[in-house]
Amino acid sequence: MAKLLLLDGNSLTYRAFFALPTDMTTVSGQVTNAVFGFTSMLLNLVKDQKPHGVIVAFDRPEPTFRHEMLPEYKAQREPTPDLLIQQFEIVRAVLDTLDVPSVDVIGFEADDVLATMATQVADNGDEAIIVTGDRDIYQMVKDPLIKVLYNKRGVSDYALYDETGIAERTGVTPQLYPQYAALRGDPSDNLPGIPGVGEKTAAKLINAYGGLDGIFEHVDDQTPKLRQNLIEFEERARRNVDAMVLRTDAPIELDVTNVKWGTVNAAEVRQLFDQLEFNSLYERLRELLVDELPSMGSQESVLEAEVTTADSASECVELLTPLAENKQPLSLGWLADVDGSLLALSVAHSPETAEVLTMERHILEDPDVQSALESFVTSDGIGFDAHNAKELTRGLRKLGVPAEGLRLDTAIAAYLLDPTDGRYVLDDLLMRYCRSEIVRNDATEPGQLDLGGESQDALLDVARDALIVNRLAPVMLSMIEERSMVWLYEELERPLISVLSRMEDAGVGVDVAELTRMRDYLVGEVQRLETSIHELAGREFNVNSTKQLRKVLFEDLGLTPQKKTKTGYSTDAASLEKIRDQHEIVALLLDYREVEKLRSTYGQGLLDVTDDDGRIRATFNQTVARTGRLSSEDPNLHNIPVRTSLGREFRKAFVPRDGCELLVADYNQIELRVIAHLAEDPGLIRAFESGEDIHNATAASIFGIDPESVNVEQRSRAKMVSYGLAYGMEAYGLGQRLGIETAEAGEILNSYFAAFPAVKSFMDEIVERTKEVGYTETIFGRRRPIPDLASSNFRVRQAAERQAMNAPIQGLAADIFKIALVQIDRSLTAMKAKSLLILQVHDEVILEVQPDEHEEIKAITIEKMRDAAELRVPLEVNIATGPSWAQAKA
DNA sequence: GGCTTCACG
DNA sequence: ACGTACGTGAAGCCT
Repeated sequence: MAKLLLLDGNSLTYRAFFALPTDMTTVSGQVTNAVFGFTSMLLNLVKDQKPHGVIVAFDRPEPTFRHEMLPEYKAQREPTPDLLIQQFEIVRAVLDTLDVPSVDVIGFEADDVLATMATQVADNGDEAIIVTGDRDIYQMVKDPLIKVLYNKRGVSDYALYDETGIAERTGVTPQLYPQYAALRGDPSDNLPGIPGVGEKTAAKLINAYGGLDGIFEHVDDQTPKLRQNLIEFEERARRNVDAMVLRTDAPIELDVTNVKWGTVNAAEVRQLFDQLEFNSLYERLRELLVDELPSMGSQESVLEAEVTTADSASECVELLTPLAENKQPLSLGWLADVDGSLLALSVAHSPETAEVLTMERHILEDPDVQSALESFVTSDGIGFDAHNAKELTRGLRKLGVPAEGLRLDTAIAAYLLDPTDGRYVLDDLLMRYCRSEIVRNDATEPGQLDLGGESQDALLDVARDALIVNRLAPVMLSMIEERSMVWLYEELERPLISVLSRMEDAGVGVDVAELTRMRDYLVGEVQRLETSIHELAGREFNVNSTKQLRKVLFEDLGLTPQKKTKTGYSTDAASLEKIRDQHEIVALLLDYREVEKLRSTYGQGLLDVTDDDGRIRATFNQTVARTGRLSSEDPNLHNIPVRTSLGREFRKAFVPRDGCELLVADYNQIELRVIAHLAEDPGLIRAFESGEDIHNATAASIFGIDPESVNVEQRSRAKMVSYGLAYGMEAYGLGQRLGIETAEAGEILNSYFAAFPAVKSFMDEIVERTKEVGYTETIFGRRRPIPDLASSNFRVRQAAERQAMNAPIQGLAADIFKIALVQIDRSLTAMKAKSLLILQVHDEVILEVQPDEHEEIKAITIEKMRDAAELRVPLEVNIATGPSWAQAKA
């Protein structure tokens, strides 16, 4: 007896789509989660069931069919997401190459086709196993040769039902299932049943009276309420049965008795799986079809012995000089010490050939080596490509080699192509963008090398990096071009690399004595507060432990918990603030938290990372923030305190070098201005053009009063609304932050949108547009994929919608600021200024200026920031100078 | 390494 | 009924 697997293509693909994340994409950007999930299910099923044949059925509804009979049928269903629709075609392509027939019939849904085929299989005396996530199919199990593998959820959770299984699962026999479902309704089909009748009642009625006819003959036996509902909705139930009973007369052309699994065209399979980047699935398929498919093996190549090393100055020169004649940008790999000094450079000039230059002192200092390098890496050189060029640039600068001739930084390119990835490792990029890998051949002898303990393996890796960069470069460059990101890369991100590298080198000065004094003061305060807290608690405990604190507050002292976290009641500042009056200890805790934060993160933290020359050198990351912003680490100079007076003290410790002063410039309300520009809201634009206080003007519009009569409260509320807006805030969140009722907050939001209607429609449209294309885009072409917009999880989807609203705003503000930074740097270079850019904090830039350059630089900074972009509203810049960061912020 | 908290724009 | 503002990084606790 043969065994056939009959799959519901629609149902399973649908399930796969919602079970797997939509950030599963190929290099080309095609989302493949549903295809992957479906294919994975198919392979699992074949492996487990070992069928003789597999057939997949798909819907092919005729617009005028059931919908006319039953207008409400499936009418209210969420529209199928575009990202899923695209994938049906690919699922069919996969089935084609696997030689699995796909069947659809005009005017029939997949379950009708399945029912028809299952009947034919059973009539032929064979076994049919129907796989679906649609319960309608239960009725087919009335035939002992037909079974249902019901996909409960996800891609791997199945239940196999035979006739008894269905009875156990539903309480009725398969024959009676349509009538049972007609009573109960089917939420997944949007098919309402009889009100008040759920699974239990439906099964009870069906079994008691043998079907609808019996039930409606005996309505008088029921409770009054049920009787009433049965009478009122009898017609609906009877219509439901018509919709539920599957047809077994679909005109199917395929001969179901003659379908065989397991013959494939190996080349086609390999090509398609390769294109879809289904490496693991290919391997799983190969296990099932050992004789049919060759190993995918790989386009892996072995790192050949062509890796030669140059460990003398003359060898380095000999190696580099002829390469300069090719006039081809050089692909560089590099290895640096922990302190950033270069230990080895590798150069690749073809996808297969690389050489390693070791960087011993005498080589580095050799003028011939330097000039040979300079013919590539300087601004008028031939050019070079590298991964993480900021660090390489700093290493070369340490050698006295100005490396301004960068063409492609593969890390930055990868970030622009997909800023949500977050992992930009060369091997991964090679796999992702070139579908290949370079493995190290252990037999390869890199030559006799001894480099201060650097292993030969490490040197081989440096050579490998250069090769990978060489292979990635053409692919990534063309993708940047394809996506119209050439300007963004060449005029914005690439020049920024060098700017940041010099800012990192420069560092920012700190007054170590002042910082130490503050740290010591804070240590004392922390101890004082800790002692008082212990006294009030009646025992000693670790105040820094939320777990222990929770116990003290909510168990020992019996204070009122405000909200929960994953692990218990929250003790965050907002919660403590609400119970401040309940116990003396609460105020002390709030003070303790503030002081301890300042002590650990800023007092001790900043001292720990201050270099011997009294400067702090952070790392500015250009490939981390998904919106296009920069980030700062070791230390984070983006969150130096400013909001409390005690915290603000730290800014006094940020000082210029002797004889200089700090110049601080920041954008005034850049995100709000960006909103005004993007939304083209006339009211908001007018408010900015008028030049008056924007929060005051906004408050006047929201509350419908004169700008002169706006009070402090109204202004601060308007400010909160304006900022919340950029984050997709809702009434609840606004209420929380303003300390008012959600309803009242809702009214304020409504007034805002009434006053600035274009802002509302902009927010709505951006979400819609993002849903269609799958990513947001700034006017400079920076993209951010938001795959979660297609999530079936309400909460996840809502969060994604807020991201979609925020990303274009934060992203454009970031673009504008980066442009300004690059422009300011260009002007400094052009005037050969001795003053330096040293810090940036999202919308603020800090320079260390020489007194004689002061005026010119001030003018340049204002001009470049103001003119960085031309928006529908003016860009305003605040600027000030002083002997410390604190004093330059007047 | 996850969780909580909190610093900034 | 649920959960509730975007984007970061660091410290400290705890498993």
